[in-house]
Amino acid sequence: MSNNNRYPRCTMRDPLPSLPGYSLRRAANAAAAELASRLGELNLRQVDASLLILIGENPDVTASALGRQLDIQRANMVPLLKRLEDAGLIERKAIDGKSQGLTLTAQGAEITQQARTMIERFEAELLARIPAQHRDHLLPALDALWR
Amino acid sequence: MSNNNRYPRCTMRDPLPSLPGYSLRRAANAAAAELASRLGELNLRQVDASLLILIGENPDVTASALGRQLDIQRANMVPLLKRLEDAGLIERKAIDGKSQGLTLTAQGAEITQQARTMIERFEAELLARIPAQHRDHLLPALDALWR
DNA sequence: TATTGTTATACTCTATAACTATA
DNA sequence: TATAGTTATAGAGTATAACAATA
Repeated sequence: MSNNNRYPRCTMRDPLPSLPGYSLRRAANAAAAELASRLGELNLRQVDASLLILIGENPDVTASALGRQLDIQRANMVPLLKRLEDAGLIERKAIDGKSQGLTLTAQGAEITQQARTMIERFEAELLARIPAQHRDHLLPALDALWR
Repeated sequence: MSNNNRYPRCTMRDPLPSLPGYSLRRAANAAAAELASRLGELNLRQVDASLLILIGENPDVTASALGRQLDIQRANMVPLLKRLEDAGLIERKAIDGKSQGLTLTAQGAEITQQARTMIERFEAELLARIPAQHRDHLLPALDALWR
């Protein structure tokens, strides 16, 4: 730790952190970086974990439906699902001539459970960092911004 | 961003929105997309606006100091500042043999003021979407997650 | 006609390594 | 030795257009 002293490394006039939108982005980036690091231990990225959880909750879901739910374009789902399939975590089976149902393999279900446990611990640690009087307000406030 | 109505609504079991970290990312993405769209009217991206505001507040700041403040790597500052310089919004002048001080041009100061006005309005609208009882808790909660 | 899965492609953002010159 | 600015490059992530097959 080269910067453990009492003084900031540099001081600058910076009005940005007073902006909720800016702090929203910085907080989201910080949380994403930390979660990405942890999920990396399972060789998963955040998007992989999201997909596995949704497939686990919705057996025989289609790639298009997943994309709609996560705001990921159809074309970009292809390499994402191929990666999960190549890793032996998901399987595809034809629903009809043009749609494929996605399901977790046994190994995929195992990894998904590990990811869910990891994410739940991470979320609990995130909340624990928030002063108690503000904690319960975060999720309702965030929901108002995107749902 | 959150609901692309080119697609029909569908229902799916989705435990993700109950996770603060997930909602944090979705809310940040939604806000970023909207602000990006507005700043686009000034031919600015969010990072451009951040840089202009910091340069305006800190005349003769260096590229390295800006990068530290915004968590942008030195190497990635080069094309960002070149773009602002090419647009006539900032100027460089040598501080010593190896450092350059950055300042806003007259045009840059004008654009920066327009961006600040736009951002302030955007931030106010963001807060207005949050139910009143949660509103004042958002910024303190976010700050605890990254500062 | 609309949707699904897919290919190809391009553009942005970011990360890393290395080089030069200067403090 | 550490820092500032720069170059080159590789990897993600994301966006659009287009196509064949099917509903």
